[in-house]
Amino acid sequence: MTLPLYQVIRDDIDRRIRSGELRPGDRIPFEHDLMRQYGCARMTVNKAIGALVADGLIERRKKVGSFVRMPQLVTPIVDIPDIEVEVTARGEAYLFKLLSRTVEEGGSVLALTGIHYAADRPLAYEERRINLMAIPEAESADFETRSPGHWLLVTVPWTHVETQIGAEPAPASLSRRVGWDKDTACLVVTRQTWRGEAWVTRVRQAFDGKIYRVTASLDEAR
Amino acid sequence: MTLPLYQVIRDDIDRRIRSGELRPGDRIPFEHDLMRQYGCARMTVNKAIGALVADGLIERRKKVGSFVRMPQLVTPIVDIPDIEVEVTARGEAYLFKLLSRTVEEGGSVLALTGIHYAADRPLAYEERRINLMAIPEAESADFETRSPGHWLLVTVPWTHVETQIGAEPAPASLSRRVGWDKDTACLVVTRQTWRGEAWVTRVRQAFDGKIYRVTASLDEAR
DNA sequence: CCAGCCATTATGTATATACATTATCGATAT
DNA sequence: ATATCGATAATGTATATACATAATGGCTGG
Repeated sequence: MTLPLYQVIRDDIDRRIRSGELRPGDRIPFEHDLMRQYGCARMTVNKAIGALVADGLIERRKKVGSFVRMPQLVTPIVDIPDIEVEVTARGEAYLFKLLSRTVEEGGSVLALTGIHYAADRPLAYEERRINLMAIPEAESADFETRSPGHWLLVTVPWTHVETQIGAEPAPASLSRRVGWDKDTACLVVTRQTWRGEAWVTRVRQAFDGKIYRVTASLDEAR
Repeated sequence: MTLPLYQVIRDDIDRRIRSGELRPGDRIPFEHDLMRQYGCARMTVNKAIGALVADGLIERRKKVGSFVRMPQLVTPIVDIPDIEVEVTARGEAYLFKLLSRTVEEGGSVLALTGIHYAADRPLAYEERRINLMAIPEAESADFETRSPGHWLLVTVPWTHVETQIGAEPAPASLSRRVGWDKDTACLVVTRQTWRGEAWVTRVRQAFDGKIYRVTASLDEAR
């Protein structure tokens, strides 16, 4: 399984950057040099460096050369997959229980509340609103035991998401309802998604801070 | 400012995907067709589609064609910039107060604790460890009033980061020390960074959940 | 001495071409 | 009928080439 040459070149330079041999601001060899070094055409070198530029590792300036970019401010990529997917991936039984379902604002908004369970323990309380103007078929969907988030994810492609993550003490009413300790801290994830100009859904999920956390893993650049 | 042709093609297809005209799983026109449609060489079309593949919007299969990818599971990009940068960007006065500084494990680890202030209010309590084997110059750095996170960010390029975000009730000792309410929920960010094989720093920051949250904004793909 | 111009150089885009790779589909032989 | 094989069609990689663009640095004329 021999890698294509442009990949080899790309990876070589990538490695030299990550190892610290090439530091931010350093010039990488001219395309002409690389071309002779690897005994290939300039287009091949060009493609390799183009990939590094797309990955944010390198910056090019005409006539001047190509340089290792300064590292960005810390910008991890946080995976917040669908709760159902995440729970089942962990090998636990997933369950969603719908608490309430009302149609608001003259039939244009579907409002839902429910609880996500993992292995029979309440994991999160969810309040969701769905824009029926944009997603009319949501009105007839069955959310009794399937989470609306999962249904939306596989049904409606989104184009923009905004997320907030905060921490709040669990209100007493919620703690009582789901059987959490009195002084539980909730990880509160609020998310709104759009499809083009129209908002699709807005959701607020309060997780039990003791059993849920958001994780991220990132290799340089972005 | 006329865009290069491959960019135009790339953007056209991008737009057709985001508008919903081309939905996940749909085939996009064959390179041969696009080539005639735009009156250009196949390499140009190929480069345009290659860019879409790099952006995760399209998947190619030999002999079969190119298809719009299924939308990824929700994977927002969360900006967690340096606290100092974030606070000053908000136009507030930033201050770091070092609480303790010890050298541990036979001189190989520098352990620090301190508090970040925004506009004279305590924003976060920080516990940090720095690997002196990897970053010996940290031993002589002055962290009395500059946050070690900021110093590291501008001094030491990293290649890998892992972050966890959780929620915990503030321990009474901490609440007393920084003057938070008894039942404050903390947003706890734990982060470890590497430079190649060596770990650089490990930090645990407990933010006041009432005044700090992590936000994310993302356009499709990734 | 300095401003302005020009040659140089490195990247940026585009083309035409070639051959490799791989999945599909139909034809052929068993 | 079915397994095999080969033609075909689509993408994947690589080349040589050409001209465009932009910044640099040196040359030249005032």
